[in-house]
Amino acid sequence: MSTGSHIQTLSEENYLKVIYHLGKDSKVKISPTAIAEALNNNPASVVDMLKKLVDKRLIQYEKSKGVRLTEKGKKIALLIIRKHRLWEVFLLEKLEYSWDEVHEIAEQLEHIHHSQLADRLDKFLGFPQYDPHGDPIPSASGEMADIYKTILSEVGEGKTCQVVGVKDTSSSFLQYLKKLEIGIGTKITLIEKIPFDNSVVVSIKNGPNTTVSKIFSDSLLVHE
Amino acid sequence: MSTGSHIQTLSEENYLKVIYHLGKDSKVKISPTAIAEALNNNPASVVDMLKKLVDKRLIQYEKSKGVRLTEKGKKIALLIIRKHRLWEVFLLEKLEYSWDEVHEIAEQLEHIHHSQLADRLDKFLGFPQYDPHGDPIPSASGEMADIYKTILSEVGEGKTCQVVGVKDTSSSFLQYLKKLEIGIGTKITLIEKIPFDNSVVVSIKNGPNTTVSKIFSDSLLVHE
DNA sequence: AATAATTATTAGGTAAGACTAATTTTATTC
DNA sequence: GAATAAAATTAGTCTTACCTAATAATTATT
Repeated sequence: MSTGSHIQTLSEENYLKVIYHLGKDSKVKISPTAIAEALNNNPASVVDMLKKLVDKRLIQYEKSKGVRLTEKGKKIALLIIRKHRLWEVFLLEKLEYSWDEVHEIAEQLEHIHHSQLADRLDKFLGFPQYDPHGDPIPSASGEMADIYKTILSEVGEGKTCQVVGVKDTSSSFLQYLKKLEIGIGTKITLIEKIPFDNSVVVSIKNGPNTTVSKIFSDSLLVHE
Repeated sequence: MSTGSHIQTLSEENYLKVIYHLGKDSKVKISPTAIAEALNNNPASVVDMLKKLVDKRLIQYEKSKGVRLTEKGKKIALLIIRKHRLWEVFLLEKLEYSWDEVHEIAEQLEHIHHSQLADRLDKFLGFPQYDPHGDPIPSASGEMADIYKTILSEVGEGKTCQVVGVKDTSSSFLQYLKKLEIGIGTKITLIEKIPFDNSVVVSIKNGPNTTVSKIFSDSLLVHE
């Protein structure tokens, strides 16, 4: 009665992943049309695939309730997301790809199958908690930390937060970050907010005070 | 007029890879049947695919001469092989997979596409020259070192060689290697061959002399 | 060279996963 | 509650990459 050892096709995995994400975002019901939009394909194609996924006991589907993952389906979806985010960390930290490049490659890497792959990668990377976009990495058992991420500009005065990602991936922003020596995990203390133009005074890694613009502090994802 | 940027399907890549390998092994002509055997599929399927590869200018095919890769096809084949072997090194050295597990996973990883991926991985791994099976890793420009690999038992007395792989991947053999502290790159000097049972006396990493059996020295791939 | 054996090729089919167009169901709005 | 709009579904195609069975072309053997 194994639940995880049956290999899914690439396409099936993408459906499960999208269904998982749609289920997270909102409590609204997940419709074929919504899935089609997320996958950038056709509702008719989705209906076909939903039948297959129902047959495989990966989802439940009632027209009235919409689509829901079964436990089995959820487990697979979380493993794919886990692999995706771990690979993103790998690409960023080990291969020195930039924040905006990692997603596309991880979309491919997430489908690599091998029993201990995610766990070994996790260990090799030092058990990271968040990916470069600030999203939590599901644990081996499928638990996922809550996302408390917010933007730097919303952190309270005197509070210290940790960088988990960026909202802007333009190279000018990324280069500015490099210059300020800000990366994933960097601790930033918000010293003061300037009412005039909403600039914020911060201390990076407990270093000297620096002032950054509103635009800057809106683009940096942190969690407290 | 880019030659490398057109993405091949997974199946096309596997054909190119197999054709490359068949071309290396021997100077005999590469036939549909030979390809079918290597891919474990049907000659009729191969003929279909050969037509497509000819259309794409990845191979040349004349019944009399057999199949040959074009420059474009060869370039792609070598990139796949490069990625395969680099990923094998990664899996072995970084994720601590064993020698017999890496191939299967690398079969999947070799098809991950991204411009600088191979080069970044190469750099991250410290520009390895050989994969865990002792096969040379093609360079970024597609050059590949010759394979001079042989078995330890064939090294001359007094000569020093370097471990590049194993012929036997049984766990008992791998564990024995671990015990002897032999891994990829380990230097071994062959001190003496014992005619009686073909045992060989070796010095591992210039350490004290150790005697290993004929079976052992037949299973260890080295290059001088 | 004729026959036998092997290989290559063609013809026709299948499954996965997408598509379009047509139809049916469900939701909205008057 | 009809009329209309939107969403879901069905029916029928397409492409990729495989398959089997039949035929054609080569190569070997006597």
